[in-house]
Amino acid sequence: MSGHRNPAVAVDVALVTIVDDRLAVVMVRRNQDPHRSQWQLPGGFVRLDESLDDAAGRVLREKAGINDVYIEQLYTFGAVDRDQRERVISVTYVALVTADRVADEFPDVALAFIEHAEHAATLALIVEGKSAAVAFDHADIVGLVVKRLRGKLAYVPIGYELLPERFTLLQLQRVHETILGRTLNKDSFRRTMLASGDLEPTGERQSDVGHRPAALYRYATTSL
Amino acid sequence: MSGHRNPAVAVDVALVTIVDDRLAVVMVRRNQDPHRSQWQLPGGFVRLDESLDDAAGRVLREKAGINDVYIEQLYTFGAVDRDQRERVISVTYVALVTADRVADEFPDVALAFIEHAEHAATLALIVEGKSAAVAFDHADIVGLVVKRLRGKLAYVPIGYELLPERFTLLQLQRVHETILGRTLNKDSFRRTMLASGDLEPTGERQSDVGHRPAALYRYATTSL
DNA sequence: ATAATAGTGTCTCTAAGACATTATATT
DNA sequence: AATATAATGTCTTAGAGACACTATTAT
Repeated sequence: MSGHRNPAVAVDVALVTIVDDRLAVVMVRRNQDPHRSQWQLPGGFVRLDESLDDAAGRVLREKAGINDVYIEQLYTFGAVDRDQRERVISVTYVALVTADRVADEFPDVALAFIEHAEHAATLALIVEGKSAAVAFDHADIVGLVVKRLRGKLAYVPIGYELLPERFTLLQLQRVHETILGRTLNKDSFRRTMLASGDLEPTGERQSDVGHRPAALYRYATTSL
Repeated sequence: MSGHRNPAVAVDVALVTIVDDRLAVVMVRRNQDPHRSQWQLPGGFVRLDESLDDAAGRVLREKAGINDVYIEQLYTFGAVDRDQRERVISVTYVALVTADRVADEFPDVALAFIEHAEHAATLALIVEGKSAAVAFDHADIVGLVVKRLRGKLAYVPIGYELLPERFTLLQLQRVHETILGRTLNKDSFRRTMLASGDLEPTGERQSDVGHRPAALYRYATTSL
C-alpha cells in the first residue's frame, strides 16, 4: 500500500480509583531502560487481530488483574519523540474501579495518589508518600484523565463506578467532590441527584454509624 | 522490541462548514477499490517523522487546500476489519472553516450536507442532492463529529470559527442552531453571549439589509 | 408609511444556594 | 442525655424563557 514503515501502536490505561477521598491511579514500575525504575501506566502494544478496545481490556487484565470495569477511550498521543527508542503512538483509556477491586498482589504495581498543586497546570503522583518520577508523557495523560472525568461528571453518571453497589447520597457526594477537587452544596447535590432518575432507593439504611443512618441507594439501570 | 508487525496508522479529517444554515463536511470521492466511487473523509497515512497533529494539518493542505483552521483530535477508530485490505487504525480530527474558504477547485472533492433523520441514530450525507454512499466507517466518524460539536458548543466558543471576522448576534445564533439542530431562545442567547466576554463590539453596523442594521461583533481574543 | 429585524425592559419560572428545623441512630 | 448526621421545608438569588414595546434601516 505504501513504502513507509508503520509506527508502533500502544494502548495505555489509566485505572482510576478513590481511596480515603483521594483520587488515585494504578501505575507500574519500569524495570528496564529507558526511564528504568520510573512509573508508567499499564500499557502494551496493540495486536493485529484485536481492536483497540480489546487491547485496552487485555492490558487491564494482564497488567493489573482487572476485568469488567467501566472503560472509555481518552485521547491518542502521537508526538514524534515521546518514546526515544522508536515511534510509538499511544491510544489512551480511562477506567474506573472501586478500590477494593484493585489487586495489590501484582508485582511492581502501586497506587499513585493524584495531587493537584494549587492552580498549577501540573499535578504530582504520590507513591508511598513520595512524589514519583513518571516515565514518557504519562504525567500528561493523567492530567488529561482528571480533566475528562471532571468534565464528564456534570452530565454522565460515572460516580457510581467508584462506589459499592449500595451507597448513601453523602458517599456519592464525596466521590464527586474528590473528582472535582472542591466541595459541593449538600442540598443542591441531593436534589439534583434524586431528580436525575439515576438513583433507586433500596429501602435499606446504614447501620452501626453512630448517628441517624442514611438511606442506601443503588444505580438505577435504566432498562426501559 | 516485539516480534509483532505494526498496524498502519492513518489520520482522517472531518472539515466542517456551514452553507445556507446547513451543516456540511468536505468529502473526497474514491477512485479505487475497495469502495470505489464512494465518498470518504480526506485522510492519509501518518509518517514516522511527523506528529499526529502535523499529519492532520498536512492532509488538510494536500487533500483540501486548507491551511490555518481550527482543528482538534476527535477519536481513534480501531476495529480490526474497518479496512478489508490491511489493519488500519484511524486517528480522526474535526476542523472548522468558513464556507468561502473551502476550495471547490479540488478534483473529486465535494461538500456533503449532513442531514439528521428524525430521532434516528444514523445520519445521511447528501452530495448534489442525493444521499451519498460512504466508504469504510466514515459515516460513524461524521456522526461522532456532530455529537462532539454539539457537546462542545455549550462551553467552548467554537461558533466563531464558522463565521467571518465580523458578524451579528443573529448570525452567531444561526450557527449555534445549525449545529444543535434546534432553535434557540433569542433573548437568552443574546444575554448569554454578551455576558460571556467572548464578544467584542466593532462599533460598526450592517448596511443594505432592509431593516434596522445589527451591530457587528468580533471574537474577543482574550489576550490577558 | 410599511416591512422587517434590532435591541431594551420587565415579568415569570426554575434551579441552586443558604439556612433553620426536625428525625433517628449510637454512645 | 449528648452527639452526629439524615432529611425536610422555606427563603433568597441568579439565570432562562416569554413577551411587550421601542428603534432604525431599506423600499
